[in-house]
Amino acid sequence: MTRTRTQPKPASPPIARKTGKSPDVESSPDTRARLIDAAGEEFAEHGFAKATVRDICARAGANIAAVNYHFRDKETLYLETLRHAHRYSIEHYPHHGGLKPDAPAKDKLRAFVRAFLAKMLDCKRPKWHGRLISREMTEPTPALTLLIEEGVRPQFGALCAIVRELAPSVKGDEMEACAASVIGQALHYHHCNSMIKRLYTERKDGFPFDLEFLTDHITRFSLAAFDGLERGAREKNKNRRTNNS
Amino acid sequence: MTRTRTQPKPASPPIARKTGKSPDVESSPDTRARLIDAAGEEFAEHGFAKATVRDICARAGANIAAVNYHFRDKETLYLETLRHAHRYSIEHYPHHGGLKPDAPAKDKLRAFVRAFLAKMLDCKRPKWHGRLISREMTEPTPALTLLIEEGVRPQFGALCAIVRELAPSVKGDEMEACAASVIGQALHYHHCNSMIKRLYTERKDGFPFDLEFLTDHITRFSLAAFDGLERGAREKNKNRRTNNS
DNA sequence: ATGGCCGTCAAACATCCGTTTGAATCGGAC
DNA sequence: GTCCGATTCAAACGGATGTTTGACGGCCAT
Repeated sequence: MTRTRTQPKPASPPIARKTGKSPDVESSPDTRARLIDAAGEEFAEHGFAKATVRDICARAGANIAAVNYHFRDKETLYLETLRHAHRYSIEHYPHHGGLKPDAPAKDKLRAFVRAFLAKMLDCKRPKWHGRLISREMTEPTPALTLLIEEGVRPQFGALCAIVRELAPSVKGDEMEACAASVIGQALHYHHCNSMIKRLYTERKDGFPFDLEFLTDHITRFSLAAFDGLERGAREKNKNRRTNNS
Repeated sequence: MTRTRTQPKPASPPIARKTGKSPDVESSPDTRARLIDAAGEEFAEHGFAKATVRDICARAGANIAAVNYHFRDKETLYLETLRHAHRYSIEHYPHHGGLKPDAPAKDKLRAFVRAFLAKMLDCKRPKWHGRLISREMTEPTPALTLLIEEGVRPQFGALCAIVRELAPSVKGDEMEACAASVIGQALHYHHCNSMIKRLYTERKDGFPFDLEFLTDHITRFSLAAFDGLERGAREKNKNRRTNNS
């Protein structure tokens, strides 16, 4: 039980930060960054439980002990990787999609849907970000709180604002359910990706759903729904007025 | 390497069936059934990888070796458990919901949505069925094929038929995307259950989304969308005709 | 040059988990 | 009663995995 490392307590392992030299950069940017990258791919592909530290280190070209040196343990590495993916996500895919706040609500909805789908489906540089985040939704770990408060809640709020513009007569729980309907449509292609692909394996023309097609469909479907809901509310109002008078 | 069991080959382990006495009933109905039940809860709660044979046996009140005796191994137990849940599911929640084939399409849609939600959310007897099946969608195992061919594909086909009735002008990939939109809305509350609940923790009145509310909302939202899509198609047709003539 | 860190490495450790084993137990057939 | 197959059991095996260890080498300030 003799400890030779710098830390006196097992509760505060190395983690190697702030060497005193580079003030703003974390130590060993090389290995540490490569580990996060490799961990992201492994975690996204196999999930937290089945991803092994050995594979992660092998992919990163690092020693097995690297994970426990740079991060405390596998779980901390996971949390840090998730944080990284999440930061990247909210930086590169703003929900307004570059639109001004006074843009037409329809355009804002389309931009939101596109950004949401892109975040999940688009296989840009770090293609594991989406899978990692959605995995956290399906089987939450303690890291879920971070995602919700910083990512989900603001985005959901923004979508609710758009919904209020498009269907002002819908209020309360119904309004939030409408927002959930939009998100649900988009997430479906992410969660059930493997199943949907399997459903279409026999088709000669392959998988027909790309980012453009899906953005188009979901926007049109949702706009049609909002339109119909508003129309229904107007008619109900009319009926009530004629009945009352 | 001496084998004392009944089977000469490791490829065909005991599995204890057809004792010769009870022709239609599998042997050891007690332990075997209890194992499937316990396995269902464990697999649903922790997933295939993290669920342990030891915990399953403990929950079933059986010996550790019971799994390898009654089923070949952990994976076969999983497959058998999934099969059980799946059979129960298609038996107890027919997608037509008891409606006749000539019922109005709107009613059929509502029945479909209700059955779909109930299958996933309703906490009837075996509350782990839904979680198990949806887990298979998110991270498929080789057992996925069974679910798709026997469960998903027929249901999806039935929904497509309803969509064709409600929005006859929508065809091809668009039509299937519409069906996916309906399913996506329903599945959302299942996949993101933990996240949605967390989003609502601060609310004084608790989680507002029960089976009735969700059935109502999703049906209304989707019907409004189909209505709007049809209306849009009619207008486009009208425009084309006036432009052409 | 030297000493003290920091990062890396191979090897081992400790634990957990799926599976196997061989004996013990039970129940019915003869 | 005896035998035989089915079932259960405690114990152990073998492998994988997260983690720790102690040494080695490079780098910089002294």
